[in-house]
Amino acid sequence: MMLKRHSFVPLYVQMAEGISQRIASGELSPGDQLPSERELAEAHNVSRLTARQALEELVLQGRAYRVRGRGTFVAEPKIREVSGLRSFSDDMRSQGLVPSSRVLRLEVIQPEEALRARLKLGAHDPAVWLERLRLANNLPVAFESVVLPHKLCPGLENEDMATQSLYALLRDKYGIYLAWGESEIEARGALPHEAALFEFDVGQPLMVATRMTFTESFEPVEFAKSIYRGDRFTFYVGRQRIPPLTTDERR
Amino acid sequence: MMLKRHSFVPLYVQMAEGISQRIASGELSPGDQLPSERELAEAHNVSRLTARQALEELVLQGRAYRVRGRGTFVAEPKIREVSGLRSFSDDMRSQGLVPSSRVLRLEVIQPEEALRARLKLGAHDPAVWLERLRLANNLPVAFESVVLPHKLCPGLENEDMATQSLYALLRDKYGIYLAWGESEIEARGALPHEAALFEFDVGQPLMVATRMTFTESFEPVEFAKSIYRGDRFTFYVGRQRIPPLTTDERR
DNA sequence: GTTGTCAAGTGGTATAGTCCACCTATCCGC
DNA sequence: GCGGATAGGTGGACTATACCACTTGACAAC
Repeated sequence: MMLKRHSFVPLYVQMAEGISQRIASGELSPGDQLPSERELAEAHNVSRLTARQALEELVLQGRAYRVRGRGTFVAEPKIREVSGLRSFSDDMRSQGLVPSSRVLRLEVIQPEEALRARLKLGAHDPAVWLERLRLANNLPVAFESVVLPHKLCPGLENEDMATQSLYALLRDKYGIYLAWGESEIEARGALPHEAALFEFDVGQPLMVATRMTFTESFEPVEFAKSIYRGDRFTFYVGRQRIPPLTTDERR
Repeated sequence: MMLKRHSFVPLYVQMAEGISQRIASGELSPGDQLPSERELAEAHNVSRLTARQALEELVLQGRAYRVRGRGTFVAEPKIREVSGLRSFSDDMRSQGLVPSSRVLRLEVIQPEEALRARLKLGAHDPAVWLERLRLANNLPVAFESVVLPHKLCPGLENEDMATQSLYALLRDKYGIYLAWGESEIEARGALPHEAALFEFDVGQPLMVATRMTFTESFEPVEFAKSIYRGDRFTFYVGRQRIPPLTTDERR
C-alpha cells in the first residue's frame, strides 16, 4: 500500500480555512453574518457551488449555521471540555491549562483478531501501540491507549511522543488527515490500578471513551481507548447528524 | 412565528430514504457496493449532483462510506446501545428489549433565563417540560428531562407521552424534523434521589448526557438532560466530523 | 510468471446557470 | 399609525457539463 500525500488542497477547503482563521482571530464574532454564498463566490472568483461547499464545511465542523432567507452566521463557540476527537493538547490549551504527557508504552505489536478486524489488518500485519498518561498542570487527568496500523506510520515507534501531538505527526510526517470519528462512552467505577494512576479512590466514577478514527474515505487509522476522571471532565460531543426515524416508528 | 410544514421532500432525500430502506430490509448488506453516482443518476433520471447528494446524506448518517476510485458501500451496522440522538423506543427495540415510559411531569412552564437563551426564547415565551422515566423490560434504566419551546408544539402538554415517541409526534403533528444534535456527557456518582429512582446504590456511576437538538436550519427545538445507569448502558456517539488541527499546532 | 501499461469506471472538484422558498425592509395605501 | 404588497437578498434544490485522481482489471511485453 502506498502512502498518499495530498499536496492538492481543494479551493473550498482553502476558503473554509480562511474563514475559520477569521473566526479564530476574533475578526468575526459569534452571531456575525458571514459573506453570502454569492458574495463569497464573486470575491474569490469561483462558482457559487464552490463557495457553498466552503460554508458547508464550516457547518459540518460546527463553526457556522445557516438560516434560509437570512444568511450564514458564525456559531457560538463551544466550551470543549474534552472533545475526544480533537487532540488532547489542543483541548487543554483552549482552557488555559498546560498539557503534558508521560509515555507508558510505545511498541510494535501483533494485534489480536478483534483489533485486526477493527483496523482492517491482515493476519500478520503489525500495529503500533501507544499508551500515554495525560496531565493538565501536572495533574494526571486522563489515560489514553492508541493502536494504529504500522504500515500507515512506519517509524512511529521511534518518535518522542511525550511532547508531540499524534494527530499533528500523522499529518506532517505521514500525510494522513483524519476526517471522521466514532465513539462509545461508558461510565464505570475506577478499578484499583486506575485509581492508583489517577491518585484517586477505587469506585469513583470514570468516563471510558472508545474511539475509532478514520480518513476521509473511511480507512481506519486509529483505535483508541481513553479513560478520564469523571469529576474533572465533561465529554463534549460535537454537532451530529440525526438519522430520520425508522419506518417502524411511523405507525 | 409561523409553523412550517414542509410538504416538499427533496429528491435527494427521497433517494436516500429509498436506499436506507433497502439496507434495512436486508436487500443490501454491509460491505455491498451501492449504485455508483452515475448509475443512480441515470436510474432516477436526475443529475449526478443530485444522486451524489443522496449518497452524501447516507454517509453523514453513518450508513455508507465512500472510497475514491472504487465506489460507495454499505457501512457496518452499529450496535447503538444508547445513541442519545435517536428515540429511546427505537434504541431499545433494536436490542430486542421492550421499551416503556412513565411520565413524571408534563406541563407548561416559564423557563428561567439560562434555558431561554439556549432555546432562543423571548422573556415571556412559555415552554413545555416533560420528564419521563424510561424502562426496558419494566426495569428503570434512564431518566429523561426535556424542555421545548411551547410555540413550536402547542398542545403537547395534553398528549399522552407514556406511549408515544416524542420525535415521531414532533414530526407527524407539528411538522418538525430534527436534523442536528449536540451533546455533553459526564460521569458522576448517583445522588440519593437518583439512586432511589433507579433502585440503585448511592455513589454508583451514572452517565449524564445534556443534549440540544436542532432543525435543519439550526433552530433550537429541544433541551434534554438524560441520566443513564452507568452499568447498563454504553453511549454510542455516531459518526462525527473531525475539525482540522488549529494553526497553533502546526508548529 | 512478473511487470508495466492502459482503459474503464469510480468518487472529487469545479463551472455556469435556473428556479424556488423564505426573510426582511421598504414603501404605499388606507 | 397600521397593515399589506412588493422587491431584493438569502440559502436550498436542482440541471448539464467538464476535468481530475484514484482503483481495478485486462492485456501486452518481457
